[in-house]
Amino acid sequence: MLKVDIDTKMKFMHGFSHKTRIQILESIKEDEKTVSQIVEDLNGNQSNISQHLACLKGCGLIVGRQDGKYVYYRVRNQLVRELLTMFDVVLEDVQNDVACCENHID
Amino acid sequence: MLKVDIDTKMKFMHGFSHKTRIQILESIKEDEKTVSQIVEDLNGNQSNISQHLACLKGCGLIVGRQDGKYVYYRVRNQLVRELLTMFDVVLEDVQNDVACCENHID
DNA sequence: TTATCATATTAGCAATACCTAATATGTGTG
DNA sequence: CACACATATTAGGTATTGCTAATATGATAA
Repeated sequence: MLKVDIDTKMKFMHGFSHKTRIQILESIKEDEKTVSQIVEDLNGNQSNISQHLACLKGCGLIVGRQDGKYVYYRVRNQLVRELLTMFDVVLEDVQNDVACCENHID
Repeated sequence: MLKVDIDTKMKFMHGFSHKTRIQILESIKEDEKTVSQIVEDLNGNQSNISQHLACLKGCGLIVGRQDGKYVYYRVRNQLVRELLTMFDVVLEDVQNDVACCENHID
């Protein structure tokens, strides 16, 4: 099938389009973490991280659960996790590709 | 290994972060096309598409080759193609996930 | 060479996205 | 209840990105 409308897709992709958001995703790729753990992890500021978390949640990339006064976030599922891994695989390949097979002058 | 620096990664990811760029990638996913074919395909304007193509090239996602007075662009390689497919797979899954497993009120 | 067509580049404006600081909400604890 | 702590939201200024229109480059063909 693979029928997805382009705007939904863009919303989804938007999640990956900022350094801080990528770092958050990597930070919680394996285990869930509280907001404050993530803030500490990235040396970020609370408001800023919270906004990016809201963004990621809106994009469907992560989910949160409240536990007492903490909120734990994790990547939504295994497929998203695999996608994150795939970025690195493809990027590495692209880097090599460029390095090995092209003479460029600049 | 999978050692990629975060800024290079962001540059790479940036390629996917705009509707027009995604549409270009989908348009040339299977076969290479000239700039004017892409412009027509997307009903875009020449300058705008050309700028997005430059961006995608800079990100390492596409490559171009000149043939006479035409320039043909194509997706860099099979891995990038697979990544594009994977977006759709994951997004479909996320959509179902959200639709089936969450009751939300708004 | 001149004209024409395909593509790239530039400049300036318009729209988006981001960040910080302040404030609000919500949850547990004394 | 009052307080402290974790997180979310809002407002605003600032920076980044994207668009359009104009112009430049580069290639072919007459």
